[in-house]
Amino acid sequence: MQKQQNLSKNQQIIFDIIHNSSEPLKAYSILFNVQKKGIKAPLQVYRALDKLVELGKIHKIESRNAFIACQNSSCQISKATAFSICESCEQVSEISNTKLSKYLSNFTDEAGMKYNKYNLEFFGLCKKCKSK
Amino acid sequence: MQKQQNLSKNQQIIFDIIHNSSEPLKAYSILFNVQKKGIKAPLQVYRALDKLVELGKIHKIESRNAFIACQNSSCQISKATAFSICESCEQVSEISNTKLSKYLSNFTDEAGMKYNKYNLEFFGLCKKCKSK
DNA sequence: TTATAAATGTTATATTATTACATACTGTTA
DNA sequence: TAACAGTATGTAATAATATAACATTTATAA
Ligand SMILES: [Zn+2]
Ligand SMILES: [Zn+2]
Ligand SMILES: [Zn+2]
Ligand SMILES: [Zn+2]
Repeated sequence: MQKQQNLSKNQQIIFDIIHNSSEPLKAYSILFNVQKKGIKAPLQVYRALDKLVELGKIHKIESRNAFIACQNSSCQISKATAFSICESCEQVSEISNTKLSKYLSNFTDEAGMKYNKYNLEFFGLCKKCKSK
Repeated sequence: MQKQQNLSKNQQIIFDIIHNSSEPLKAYSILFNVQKKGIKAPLQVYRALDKLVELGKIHKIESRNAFIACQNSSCQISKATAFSICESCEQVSEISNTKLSKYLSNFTDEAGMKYNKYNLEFFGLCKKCKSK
């Protein structure tokens, strides 16, 4: 529940919920959670989510349409994200691996083109699920 | 319009449309396109899309909710995909780079975990857009 | 042929996301 | 202070994306 300077009221409420969640949250599940706090409409949620993504405080897991808090002590590099996703229990964690991020940030395609941003999602079975 | 053995009628119709398109297509835009061919309902489109993805004939661009034909002479490795996306004109192309795919397929995270599948999306400006 | 899996057709509905417009707050500068 | 710009909020309506449920048909193969 750590107070983040410079987030607006709605942004703070929604960040806290995502940050305290052990799993990625979907927009409408967030909406349901914050209705008691006076946030009533989808758009209020989506606006806060957009801003938080832009700030790098949260990331969107594209394959799941869900959001998790940044786990890299708030990476401003929302431009270079990598996640590990368990296909059984849907647990998601952010991968923080210097070699990987260097490799991808420096990646140049066949045409010599470089990219300023990437998103990588790995899928498999987490330890827990594998041992079942 | 190359005939693909072993695709069903609906799958073939929808594959052809995607394959002939120069840009990623969205499900409802596909639906609109095939209504004259008797495919009237979203579910018919989604079912064909699911199957085509499973077969590796098309891929879903997760960040865009859109589909493109596989550009790697039909990769059966729908399990290891990488794309280049222009943030200006939305042109998408599939990246086929042996070093990259080897690197990612062999990637092991801090916990020693390996993954059986990944999807990578690079964002930037394509040549055309950069020179503008 | 009989059984099984895969594909189709149809209706309704659930889920995810945006448009449009009005208002309020925050910080800066004339 | 007043005027302004930029950001954030509130609200209603609607658009866009995707799935559930159920009935039927077609393909494949034992
Ligand atoms: Zn992060
Ligand atoms: Zn798991
Ligand atoms: Zn491919
Ligand atoms: Zn471009």
